[in-house]
Amino acid sequence: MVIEIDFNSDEALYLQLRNQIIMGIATSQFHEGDSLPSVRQLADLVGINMHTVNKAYTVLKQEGFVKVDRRKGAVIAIDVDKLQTIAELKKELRVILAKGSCKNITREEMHELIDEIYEEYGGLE
Amino acid sequence: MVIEIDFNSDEALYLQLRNQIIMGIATSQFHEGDSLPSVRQLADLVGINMHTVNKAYTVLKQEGFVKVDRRKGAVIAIDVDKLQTIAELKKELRVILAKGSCKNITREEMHELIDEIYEEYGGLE
DNA sequence: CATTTGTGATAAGATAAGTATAACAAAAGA
DNA sequence: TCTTTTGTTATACTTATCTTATCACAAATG
Repeated sequence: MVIEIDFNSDEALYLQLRNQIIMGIATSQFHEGDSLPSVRQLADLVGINMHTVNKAYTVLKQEGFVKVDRRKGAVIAIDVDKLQTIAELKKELRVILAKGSCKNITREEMHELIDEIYEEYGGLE
Repeated sequence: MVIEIDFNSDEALYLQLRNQIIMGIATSQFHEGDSLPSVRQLADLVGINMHTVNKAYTVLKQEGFVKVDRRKGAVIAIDVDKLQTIAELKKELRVILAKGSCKNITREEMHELIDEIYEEYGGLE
């Protein structure tokens, strides 16, 4: 999977990594059990420091997307807690929907947006 | 409208303000033409510095939610650019939907979440 | 045995966030 | 006219976060 860093972005590097890896899992570019590159490899690959990659992995571990195995490094391992996930999503969506509502985005259009993105993600459910 | 700051949150104070005001507009607690409190008033009210409030207002202005009138202060004035808004929402939603997809949240459940939040917002379209 | 792994400690620089204080011109009210 | 309040700008300081750098260690690999 191609991971790219935008050094001009105002988003923190470790968050860019985290988001791209989460999207990589959602788009089936990473599968349960796959190993991510070692912190040193990925750091060299994208041209950033080892500890920044490690921070991204640590966040992913804490959020239940990977488990770190001494032998295999960071391994994709989804820890599903739907109730907690829904609570978190709801909080984030509230702000986004408010923003859309102010800008005259209707509920219908928001549903269409959701479907479009799910299409991008290969129509998975 | 009640604006409250969580000093224990890891979210920046000016972003908490911004988000609450946007949600306040979406829930019709603020209407087009309404004046927000002056930077000094709101700063005193919630117990933070004047410049932090000013930063929130500046962001809201740049994002097209308010216009700053020399006489009336920060006035709710929505600048609607649907195409740009949709593009922005899509980018933010991509990460959120990916997160949900990894955690087994289906497209249907995501639609339900959207509807629930729109219900919270008083069923507006 | 040498290499690579994740992890930890520590230090340093850079950037952002938040506060504090001061000042100014414009507008409003008395 | 005088005072107050307004948004705005400037400067300075502290604090926190982000990022890099270097070193080190035990565990696993080949």
